[in-house]
This record gives sequence, structure tokens and C-alpha cells, in this order.
Amino acid sequence: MTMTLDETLAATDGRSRILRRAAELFLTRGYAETSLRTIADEVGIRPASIYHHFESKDALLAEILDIGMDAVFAAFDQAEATASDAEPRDRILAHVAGHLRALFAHHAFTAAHVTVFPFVPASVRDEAVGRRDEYESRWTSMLATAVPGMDDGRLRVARLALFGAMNSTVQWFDPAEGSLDELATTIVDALWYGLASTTGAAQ
Amino acid sequence: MTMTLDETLAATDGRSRILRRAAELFLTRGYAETSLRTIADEVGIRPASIYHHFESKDALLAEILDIGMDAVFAAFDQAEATASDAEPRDRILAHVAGHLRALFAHHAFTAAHVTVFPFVPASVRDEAVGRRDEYESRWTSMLATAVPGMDDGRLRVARLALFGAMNSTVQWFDPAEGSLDELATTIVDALWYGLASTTGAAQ
DNA sequence: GTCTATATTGAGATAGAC
DNA sequence: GTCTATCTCAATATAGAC
Repeated sequence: MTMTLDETLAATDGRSRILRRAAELFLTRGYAETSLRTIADEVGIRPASIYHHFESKDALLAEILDIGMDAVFAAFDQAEATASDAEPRDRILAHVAGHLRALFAHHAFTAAHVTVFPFVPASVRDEAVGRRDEYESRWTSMLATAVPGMDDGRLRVARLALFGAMNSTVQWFDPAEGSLDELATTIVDALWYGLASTTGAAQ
Repeated sequence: MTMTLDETLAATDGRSRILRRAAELFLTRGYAETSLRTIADEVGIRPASIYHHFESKDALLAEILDIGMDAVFAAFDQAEATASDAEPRDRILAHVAGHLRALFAHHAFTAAHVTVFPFVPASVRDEAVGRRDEYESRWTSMLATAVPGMDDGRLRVARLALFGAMNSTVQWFDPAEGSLDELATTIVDALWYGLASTTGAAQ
């Protein structure tokens, strides 16, 4: 019935192929802009066949978003498992690298959360918002212990700005042209040590 | 014929009211998700009347995006005028504060570039992409002189991450609950001095 | 400058055969 | 599990009166 994330990403059955192609199309063209006809065409089936696998277009989108959340949660758990006792900077780096890897390894499913999410139908958004909040909340706890000196307000801004920076990478970073781990290191070092340390012109 | 940015934002004539309401709806619901019927309803006219002012729905969107670019260019010029000779950190702060102010003062027009842009029809995107590139290029030059020690690759990542952070604020910052200048300072200080300086636990 | 009326297209979705 | 055929609705856009 339900498949794991990696199974879905590799499977060749009709249902998984619809999910993958739909996720890619939603990401590149937008949800409302992508018709079931287009999805069906690209998968090589007829529009009506999609309804054998999914109750509606909204249900298809909801499952795509859910798979995206599975991916980032798995990355978070793995980062905690390997780096929860590391130095603050290294712990944050493990999480940033994990988030970025999830973003690009399962690109269409996770990136859909970044670009498509603001415009998904309210009913679908309401379904997904709980898990998203939970994910943000885990980051908040992690950062609060990694950067204990910071007050809540500034920590919140730092967290959201970091999310903005990380998630924007889906729009400008090409994994074919550079290493994701290097990207993560560059971002974390800029955030951790600051640009001032680069120029030597701190003050 | 053509109005300045602030005139459009204040004007009560039909054309400007269509522009403002359409920009708000495109931003909150998405471009494809917003029909001319809805826009007309909220403005208090009939859908056909929109065509007296705009050639097509795409043309309406194109003008909204253009007005958004006017706003951020004006903010950039003003920041340069007041802070081009300031210390690097203060110069960057002036630009970040200017960008954020433009983002929220002309919210629907500028924020549309952040959320709606990835999904606008190709013809409209092609029209707007030149001015967007020019804007990014001005930031690149500014940052290159402000942070002379940084190599091009890392500067590019820092710039794009900063844009990601700044632009994400349209999705989580509420100007009614805090000062934009404080927000700008928090972001720039995190980026300039780094989180390490906050905890005192550098390295 | 706004209206009524309508043309035309394409969307999501369903029924039922194979 | 996929098909053909079709329903219903809402979208952009146009014509022409006022």
C-alpha cells in the first residue's frame, strides 16, 4: 500500500510515475498551471486513468507535499543521529547539509514546499501545515541549544533567515556545477563566523 | 499616461485600483489561481471593463512586476546616495534596510517578484528578467567593493543566500509587530559578525 | 469608461466498457 | 488499470450598446 520515500522515487509502477512527473511539473510550472491532461500526456496515459490512483488533483498534490516532508524529516533525524553532540557550528552544519541534500535528492517533492506551497488550495495547505510547523519547531530547539546566548526574537529571525537562504537554493544552485556539502559549508561559515572575518575588517 | 510609483499606489482612478487589487490577489492566491472575474468583483466593475485598461491578463501582470522593479531600484539608488561611502557593514545595512522597506512599502508589487515570479507565463518572465538581472548585478558590484577579500564563488553564494533571506521575510515578517530597521539590523549583524560572536563560542 | 451578452477554449471530474 | 466518451463549469477574451 504505502511505499517508503526511496521506493517511490525508484518505482516504475503507474502510481509512482504519476507522482514523480506531477511533482516535477507542479514545481516548474506551478500547480494551477499544470493540468491533469499534461501530466497524463507525459506519463503516457489518459487523464481519466489518474483517478484510479488519486481521488482528485488536490489529493495528488497533498501526497506530493507529504512525501517532501518525509524527506526533510528523515534528513533531520539523520543529522541529529550523527551530530547531536558535536560542536555547535558542526551540528548546525550537519543540519544545513542534510536539509540541502534532502532538497536536491528529492528535489521535486521537497522544493514544491518552497515554491508551490504559498498557492496550494486552502484545504491542502491545512493538511500539510502541521508537519511543517513540527519541522520548524525541531529546528528551533536544535538552534536554541546550539546558540544558547541568543534571545528568542533574534533566534527566530536567524532561523527564518537561514530557512530563506537554504530554501532559495532550489532557485539558483545547480548540483551539477558544485558540491552540496561545499555549499552548506559556505552558507554556515558565512552565518557562523560572519563576513567581517573574511575581510579582516571587523569592528 | 504613465504614473510614478507613489502616484499609482495612492491613485483612486479605475486603472490604478485594478493594478493594486490585482497585485494583492496575485500575491496571496497566485496568478493562475486569480481570475479576472475575481479582480473585477473586488474592484466593483465587470470583467470586460478590465480590457479597456489592459490588453490582457498577462499585460496586467507584466505591469505589476515592472512597478515592483521600480520600487527596489529606487530603494537601491537611495541607499547608494546616502551610504556609498560608509563603512562596509553600514553600507550593506543601508541596502538591506532599503530592500526590506521596498518589499513592505510596496508589498504586493515587490513581493509578487518573490512568490509569483517562478510561475509567470514565459513571455512575461522574459520581459521582466532583464531588469531583475540588472538589479542583481548592482548588488554584486556593491558587495564586491564592500567585502573585497572574498572570492567570486563565495561572494555569489553569500549574495544569493542574503537575497533568499531578505525575500523570505515577505512570508513571515509582519511589519505591524516589529520595526523593519531592527529586522534589517538583526539580519545584517548575523551575516556580518556571525552567530559565533553572539555565543562567544567562536571556532 | 463601463456595461450586457456571448464566443471559445480548456479545466476537473465521472460513467462505464474492456 | 487503462480506455473512450462526455458532463459541467469557469476561464480569457471580444463585440458592440450606452
